[in-house]
Amino acid sequence: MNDVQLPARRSDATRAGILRAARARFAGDGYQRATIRAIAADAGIDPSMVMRYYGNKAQLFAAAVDVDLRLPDATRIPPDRLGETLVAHFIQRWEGDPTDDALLTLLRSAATDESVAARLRDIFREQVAPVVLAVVADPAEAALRAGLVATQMLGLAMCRQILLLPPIVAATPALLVAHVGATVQRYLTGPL
Amino acid sequence: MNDVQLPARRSDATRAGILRAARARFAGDGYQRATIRAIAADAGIDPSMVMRYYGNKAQLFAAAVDVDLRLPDATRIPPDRLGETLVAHFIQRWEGDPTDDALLTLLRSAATDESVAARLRDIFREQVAPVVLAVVADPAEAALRAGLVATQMLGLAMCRQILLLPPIVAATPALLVAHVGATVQRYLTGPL
DNA sequence: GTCTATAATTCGATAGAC
DNA sequence: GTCTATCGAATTATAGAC
Repeated sequence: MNDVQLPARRSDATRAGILRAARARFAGDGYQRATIRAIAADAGIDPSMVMRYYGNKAQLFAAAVDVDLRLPDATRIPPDRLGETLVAHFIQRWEGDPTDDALLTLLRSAATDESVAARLRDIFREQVAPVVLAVVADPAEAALRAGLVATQMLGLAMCRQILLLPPIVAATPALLVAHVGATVQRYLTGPL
Repeated sequence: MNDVQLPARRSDATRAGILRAARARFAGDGYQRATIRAIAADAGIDPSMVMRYYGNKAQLFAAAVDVDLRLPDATRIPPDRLGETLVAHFIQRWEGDPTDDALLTLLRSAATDESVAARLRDIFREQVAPVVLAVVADPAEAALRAGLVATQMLGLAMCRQILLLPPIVAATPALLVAHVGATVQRYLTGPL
């Protein structure tokens, strides 16, 4: 019995199971259509347990999407390869397990929930903008460049992972990295 | 029964009022959060009237978003100005009255309603792809180019009109036409 | 810790009076 | 043609037994 030192309690397993089910449901159905009942059923427990552990639906969502884009340090990438590197990073990220990528989950729900949209704006400000600021000195200019990059990257995620637009779904990652990467590169280092 | 002979009935005004209210609600709240009750209240009539005129919520939504992008004839635009022309077209379209632009309404609901996403794919296939096919002979190549254009244009719409990303909201239309237009131009006529 | 039971809302849709 | 009244279903959330 090592419950004292490493409290691997049954409650921890339940808690983790709820979170895993919640991530999958929120990713597939969005915030509103995902129900506490369905999440509980997936986790094999009672709906009231979800409330017990996470308080309410909003707090469960917040716990399910703790987003860390894990963006690379831009100063350690050859300046002329920033675009393709970033695009490859994002694609590789969500291509693995789309139901576990918080960015896709947020994107799916942001269109109909203002609080989620606000969260996405925060992530942009705290994680994306700083990376661009590392290679573009002027803050105002960096913000615009980062914003342009966001339009292209979020549009790619929408078309490939959410709208499932046939020609974009069919495209290979390498092809997307080449073409979209060139766009991102220009937004980052091209003329303004 | 006879819509041609008696065009100015009271019912027509009611019907139009419902549709106007529905467009605004669906545009602002998305399909799920927009309620029949709220639409009826906005139109100043009883909720049951909405059902009487449009059958159910899904049919009302379908009637509210009959999308005609009214894209220009690509063959009548100077080939090297296709990008900026298309971007300017879209911005001007939704900048006027965002609550009346069906494309934005569809985009807001597509992330959480598969039927709406399917509708958006149809619009892409029927209205966007043909325009590109007019300037790119090969069908497969045209589909890919059109898809890339879609990633950029829908991403721009998302960031500027739905997510309200600060640097993109603050950007002038002219600036967006210049930078995003250059991207679209490359997707249409650049090397593959 | 886990579940039963249920409260309190909200929504789409229907029936029928006038 | 318009409205009143209401049904039936689904949801979040709570109270409390075991």
